[in-house]
Order: sequence, then C-alpha cells, then structure tokens
Amino acid sequence: MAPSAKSPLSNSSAQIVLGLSAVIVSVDHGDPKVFIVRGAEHALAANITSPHEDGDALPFGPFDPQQHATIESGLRAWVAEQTPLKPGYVEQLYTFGNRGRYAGQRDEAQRVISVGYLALTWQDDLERARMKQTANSAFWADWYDYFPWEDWRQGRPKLISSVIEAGLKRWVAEGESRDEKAHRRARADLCFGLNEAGWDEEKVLERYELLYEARLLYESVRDKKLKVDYVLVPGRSMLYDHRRILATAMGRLRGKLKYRPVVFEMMPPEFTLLHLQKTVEAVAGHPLHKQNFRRLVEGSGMVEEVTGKKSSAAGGRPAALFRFRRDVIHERPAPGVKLAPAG
Amino acid sequence: MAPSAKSPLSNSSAQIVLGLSAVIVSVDHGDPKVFIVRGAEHALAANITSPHEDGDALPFGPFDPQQHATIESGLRAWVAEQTPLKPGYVEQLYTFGNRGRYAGQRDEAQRVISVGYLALTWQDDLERARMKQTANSAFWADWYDYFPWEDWRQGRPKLISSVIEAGLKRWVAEGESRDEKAHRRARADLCFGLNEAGWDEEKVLERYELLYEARLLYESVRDKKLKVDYVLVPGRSMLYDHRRILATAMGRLRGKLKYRPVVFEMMPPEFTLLHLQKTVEAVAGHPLHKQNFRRLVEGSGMVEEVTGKKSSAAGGRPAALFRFRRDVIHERPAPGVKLAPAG
DNA sequence: TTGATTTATACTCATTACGAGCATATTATT
DNA sequence: AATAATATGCTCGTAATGAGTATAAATCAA
Repeated sequence: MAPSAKSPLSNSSAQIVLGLSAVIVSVDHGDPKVFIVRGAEHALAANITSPHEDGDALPFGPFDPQQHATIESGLRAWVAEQTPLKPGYVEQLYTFGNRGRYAGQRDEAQRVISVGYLALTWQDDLERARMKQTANSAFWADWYDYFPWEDWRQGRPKLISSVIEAGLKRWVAEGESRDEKAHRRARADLCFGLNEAGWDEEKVLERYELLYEARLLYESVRDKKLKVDYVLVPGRSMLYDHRRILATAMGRLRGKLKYRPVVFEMMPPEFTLLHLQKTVEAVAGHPLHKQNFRRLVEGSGMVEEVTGKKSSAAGGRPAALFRFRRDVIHERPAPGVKLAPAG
Repeated sequence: MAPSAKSPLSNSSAQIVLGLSAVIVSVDHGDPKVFIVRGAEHALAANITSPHEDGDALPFGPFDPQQHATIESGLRAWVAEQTPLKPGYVEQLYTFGNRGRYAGQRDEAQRVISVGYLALTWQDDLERARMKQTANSAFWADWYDYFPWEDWRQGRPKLISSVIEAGLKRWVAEGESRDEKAHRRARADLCFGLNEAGWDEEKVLERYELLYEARLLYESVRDKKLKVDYVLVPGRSMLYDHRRILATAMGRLRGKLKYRPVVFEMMPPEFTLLHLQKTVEAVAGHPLHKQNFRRLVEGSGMVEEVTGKKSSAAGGRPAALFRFRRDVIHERPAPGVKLAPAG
C-alpha cells in the first residue's frame, strides 16, 4: 500500500484509533461464561485516564504496531498481561467501526475502530484460584445474563412471549407504510422463529440487531438518548457496543461448533461424554439427544477412550473417560459436533 | 472505549493507517473473475503520490471516518467512485495487519491495517461497455490465473503433481527434526488432499499459506529477499499481500455458497439452470452432477420458473428460464447450493 | 428428410445420515 | 431387594445424497 507520510491516505486516517476487544469464553459446569471487566479496572487495562463510564465491558486494549508483528499476537500479549488466562484458540471475529455506537466516545472527530476476537479457554484450578484475587472488577459472567432469550435449554424462554413478542408488535405497528409493516413482521418472525421455520440458534447477532433497532434494549435507549414508556427486554447491558460484539461471538461459536472441533478447547484433558454434551448444550443453547450425540462423537474419530479409567462423579453408572484426539486435525478435514436436538 | 486525546491508547495507535481492500467477484460465461488494478492506476485510486510498485493489485483505498458512518458504507462509496461497478452483496472478510507482508511499505514505523471486503456483482452489458474505457489499467482477471491449482473443473490440475508435490517434498525434507518433518508432511498431505481425505475446496487460504511458507511462491521470495535455485509454483503474483486476501475471499465464497443463496448475486435476473450450475462450478472449482444439481435447486424453493419463456442459446433442447425468489430470505433460514460432485 | 448430436428434464435405486425411541447395564441409595 | 440414576447398545423409519438410466426437444450435417 506504500503510503507516504504526506499522502491523503494517511491524512484521512489520522483520526482513527485501533483497539482490540476479546470475547473470552469458557464453560464451567455446564454454564457458558464470558470474561467481563468493570469500571475502574477496565479503564486501567486500557490505559484510559479520562473519566469513564461504569458498567460491564469486554476486556479490551490498544494495538501497538511497534511491538507486535500480527494483530493476533498483540491480542494474545495483552490478554496474558491483563488476565490470568491463557486461551489456546483465538479467532478474529469482525472489525467494528460504526459511528454513534459508542456512548462513551467524547471526541466525535475521533473514531474508534475495534477488532473483535473470540478466544476459548478451559478454566483449570490454578486459574480459578488466581481469578479470585482479581475480585469483582474482573469476573466470569454467564453469557445468558446478557442474552436471556438465547437460552432454550429449559425450553422456550418465557420472556419471548411475555416481553419480546409484544415489543416487536409495537415496532411492526410503527412501520410507516403497509409494505414496511409487512417487511418488519417478516423479519421479526424469521429472527425469532415465529413462523414455520423455527428457531435458528446461530442468528444471535440478527436478533440482537433487531431488538436494538426496535428500541427494546437499554443500549438503543442510551445511544439515541430516548425516553420510552414501554418495557425493555430484560438482560444485562454492556458498555459501548460490547453486547453486539458478544452477540457476534456467540453466533460464530454456535456455527463453528458444527464443523470444527472447537468444543475441546473448553474441555479438560479428560472428560466424560455427558460432560462434553453439557458443554456443547451450553454453547448451542438447547438440549441434545444423548444417544445420538454419543453415536456421533464416537463415530467421528474425534475422541479416544482412556482405557481403564472411569468417572464416578455423578450418581449412576460410572462413565468412561475420553480424551480429544488432536490427530484428527491432521487426518481429515476436521469435523465438528452435529446438533441433533433432543426430543 | 472513551479514549481522550492524551490517552496512551491513542498515542500508541497514531502510526496506524487504515485502508480498505475489495475483492470484487463476478462470473462471466462460466469463468470466475476478479477486478484488478495495475500500476499507475491503482496508485491514483489510493491517492498515493510516492513512488509505487508495478503489478497486479486489488482495488483499495482509504477509509475516511469523517465521511462514512460505517466501514462498509466507506467501502461502497469508493468502489462506486473508482469503478463502474455497483456490487449488491458486500461482506467483511478479515482485517489484515501483518508486518513484513507489505513489500511496498517504505516507512517501517508506519503500519498499514487493511480491512478486506468481498463484493459480488453481475456484469450487465452497460458495465461491460464502460469497462472497456478504463482499458488495461483496470480489468477483470480470471481468478485461477492467480491460483491455477484451485481449478479442478477439468480434473486434477497437472501442476500439482509436476511442481507442487516436488516443491513440498523439498520443504518437508528441510524440516529440522524428525517430528518437524512428519508434521510438515501431514500438513502438506491434508492441504493438498494427498491422503485419503481428498481435496477440500474451501482450504484455499491454507494452501496459499503453505506454499508461501514453503517459499514456493513469488511473494515469499520477494518478501524475504531470497535467491532460490528451484522452480516456483506457476501462477500470477500480486502486490503486497493481495494474493493472500484473494485466497481468503475465494475460500469464504466457496464456503458460503453451500449455506447461503449468494450465487444469485452474480446472476442476471433470468437464467437457465445450466447457467446457474456453471456459475457455481466456476466458484467451487469442480464439476457438479447435473441432474442432482437441478433436483436440489428446484426443490429448495430458491428459484421460480419464468413461464412461457425458453432459452435457446445453446445447441440442444431449449432450457426453461428461472429467476431467483428473493422471498426465500424472508421465509426460511435461506439455504445455499449443495455441491454434489459430478461422477 | 433423416439420423446424429446436443442439451434438457424426469425418474429410479442404493446407501447413508439423522431423528427418535426402546432396551439393557452398572452403579449408588434406601 | 427394590428403586433411582446414569451409561451404553441397538433398532427403525425417513430424508438426504450420490450415481445412473431413460426420454424429450431442439440443431446440424448429410
């Protein structure tokens, strides 16, 4: 690209600030977790000295091009620096740069571009111990706290009928023209599985965007400085556009699960098939058919049994222990875990 | 993110320049095309006044945060400005920022971060006419000119056995340890389908990266300033890391084809099923089974027949004309085109 | 005009993948 | 010894997939 210092290319980009945000995910005892930072702590991590907002945020930091050869290595470096975690799997998600999505942004002329990353990790006991020291300024939160409508493990969440459907109905009715109304209805139906199509667990971002646009989330009210008289959709909000980045991560991970062996990045070295299943269910957000899950995983060559060892953690018959066969990656186009729903 | 003008976050990022690169794809009479700019023309488009390299490049330009609310709108704006094209479908690919990958980069302290986009378009006659005016400084190139090993439509490309296998063999032999050698061999086998697994048409980027690392491409020799005595893998090279970006785009598009109705973005309003099939084959890089392709497309509800019209363009029996049913997007989780290989 | 050639379209068949459920095994608990 | 809980093995119907055969409708060469 060879821009000289004087070229308009670099001039027009001088106002851009590049940051990195990380969605660090792990599954703990069947609950999906995101690593969250709050208030003073997150400001420190990002070296921000100006007044800051209070609330939940993803860990984020600057990208220093002098120090790091690739964006990913920059990300890994500050994750290692700012958290006690060592994620194995790291994947770039998306580069976010929408104006007006940053409530905390003072200088309107300056634009924050943030590159979002998804990182997967398994919490070993050591990490868990160190975690407690950082106390409540940085912690693991259940990701369904931010997206209660995405958790179908106990069946269809009640708040869909009780709050979301009504809210979307209002939004549909507000459409200017007949066409616009029909279009909004179709979009709402498709996103939330209100038509025959059913629920698509991968559409996390689409649903978030829809709720945002329908002004049903705290973030929409905040960014557009609205006063509203209707009830918002329950769920914790986040600073800046971090809930949107989290939605992107969830959708991506749910998709990836099906065609790449990424679950194992969140598993201990040895595990039972039920443990694996619960982990997949935590991410996918719905229950799976146990026997078929077993058939699939065993048949895929992704795991091998640890001979002679049994787990008797649960109540009933002891389960065989398995470990991930890292070789699959070298043998075949490494498959994922199909998501046959439970009956 | 709320950085103040004085925060270290913005200081450490001051050296970053953000650019946009576009992989603009269309399929013309069964041949997959990328939009390419060359030499003086591309320097002009990017407003670069410093001395520049000569060679093929993707169209790219600056991102002006003042003028555009989103990165995507910035991209659309300069594509409209610099080319006669109006892509309908635009998708963010990846954000590239590797040091040392930019041979044209003079100022080592300044880092170019480029956000790659994939754009799909259909060449109508008007565009085709306007295209001719821009002459040879900007043109449509067959994307297999850059990736001859990716075109399996006429069977396995000969250069795989004649050049690539030998080259990779040398690279494997150069491995330091026994383990390293085994690892390299496994990776080469998997990438190029030399084991039972077979060829995975989506691994375009993996294959490019492997060849780059094995110093079998012009780009590796260029970036590392090597002198080599073995024969490089044939195929046109590109400036900077543009061939890598193109590889990313090809892999992504080949994947997307299977689960989203993106082919239609490259089709005229009305088309025959064979035309559609040839377009899919052009992108996927291998032939498809005609009868099954037909069954699948007709059964998916993605197309509707244009009653009363037939195409007699080809030699034999006239074919029915179809058009894309845009409604599928609103009806169901819009499907793609499965890639049942031909016998 | 006829027969060869080319392309389009309809239909069949075997195999596999998938969703659902039943049955049995092995442990702890009461 | 009965009961509850979990693990594991197996069957079955349906749908999707890969491959091939058969027929229809046009052009072209003689």
